Amino acid sequence: MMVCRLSTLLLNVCISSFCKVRLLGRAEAVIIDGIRLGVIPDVVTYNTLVHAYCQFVSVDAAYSVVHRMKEAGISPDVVTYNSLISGATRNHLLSRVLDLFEEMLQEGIHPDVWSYNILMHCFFKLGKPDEANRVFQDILLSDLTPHAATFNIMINGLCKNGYTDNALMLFRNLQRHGFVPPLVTYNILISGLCKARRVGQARRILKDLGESSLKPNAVTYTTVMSCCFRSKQYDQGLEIMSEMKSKGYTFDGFAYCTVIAALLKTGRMEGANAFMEQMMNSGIEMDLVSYNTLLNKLCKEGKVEAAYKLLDEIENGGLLCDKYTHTIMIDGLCKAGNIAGAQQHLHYMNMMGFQENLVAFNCLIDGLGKAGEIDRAMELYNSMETRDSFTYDSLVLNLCKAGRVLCASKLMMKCLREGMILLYSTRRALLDGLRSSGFTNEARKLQSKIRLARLLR
DNA sequence: GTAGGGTTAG
Repeated sequence: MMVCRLSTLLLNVCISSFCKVRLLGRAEAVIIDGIRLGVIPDVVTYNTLVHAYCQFVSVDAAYSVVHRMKEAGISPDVVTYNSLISGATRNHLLSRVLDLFEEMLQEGIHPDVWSYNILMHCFFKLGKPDEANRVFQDILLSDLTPHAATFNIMINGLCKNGYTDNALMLFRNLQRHGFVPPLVTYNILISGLCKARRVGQARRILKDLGESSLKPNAVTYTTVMSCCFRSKQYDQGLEIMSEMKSKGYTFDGFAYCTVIAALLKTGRMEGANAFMEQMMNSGIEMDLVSYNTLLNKLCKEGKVEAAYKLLDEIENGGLLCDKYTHTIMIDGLCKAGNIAGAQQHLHYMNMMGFQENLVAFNCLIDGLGKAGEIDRAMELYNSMETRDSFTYDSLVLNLCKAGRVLCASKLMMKCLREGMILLYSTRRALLDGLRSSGFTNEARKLQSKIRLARLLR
């Protein structure tokens, strides 16, 4: 008996190792071989497999493992169902989550605090904060002991659903009741505040963190850096990067990609090259985001051929390109003056099943305008279902360059009515263009509309 | 078996 249990333990270690590196077929083969040798898989064996199928394949595939598990005479437990529910949550399958919950109850399996945590997370993910809150209250009123993750999911969900103040309040209340937040809680709150553009408060929490016994980690730093870059405070962001470096923090893929993207955006090519080299020499496994960043670097350097080559490598290497990959390519082709190539790529992207993408359209609008094809740019604009300030900025600026200042003025009026205010440089170019073409009245009218729009903001 | 950070356009 002892020998057999020990073997099952070994079997489970083996299954877990294969699952971690996504070799699910190998893991299944080991189970079959094990059975042949008299090693009996247990619930842990199957739960490991269920979790891996949820993570790497699909909930359906995981569910079929549950069938096989039952056939082998092993009953699923709460861990099995938590994995399935978590997988369904990750894939936004709300009705599936509720069905699985129901099925678990019918099987006589009692949900534990993790089941409820996942359910809360699911409701938040689907934009149902009230229902998530109800689950939270249920946990507090039940016999279950909330875990730190219960609070973290709650704080994170509140932030993501626009209830940043409630999240802060919960955090403070918990502290008052003796909850000592782990670093993750701080990171969640800092991230929520950053996303709500409340950088001052985020910094204050960072200060609190410094006064606690905890130390910020790479996640904390990347969150704050990324927030600075998003609000175009590049120097502040790079300062944080230097601090991170000087304090000896190891950069991971997230930190590298954040910094490289900012350097590329501000034309600091030398820095971008240096960081890219570091990242690629550091042994970090290149995932799709790091490949996209590398692709963007090649495009920004005008190396379109090399970009195409990399695209091939990515696709042949087993990674599935996403809308970022394609949009980066489309912009790169536009910037290189290859509008036909860009349009071809947009077509390819649609063929690959990607929905029409505003950023890609904006790249093409800008590319057409810069190539002097302003009429074609306008045609594309007219065919678009949604437009944003990037669309209008490109069009207005390129119409001005083509001397079509009245048309540009009409467009700017339109976006002012829609509550958008274009870049200062665009406004300047248009007002100057109107005046130098003798349309001083139009310029005056436009200027007062801009003032009004800024007041209303 | 849960929770936090990264990539695209003017």
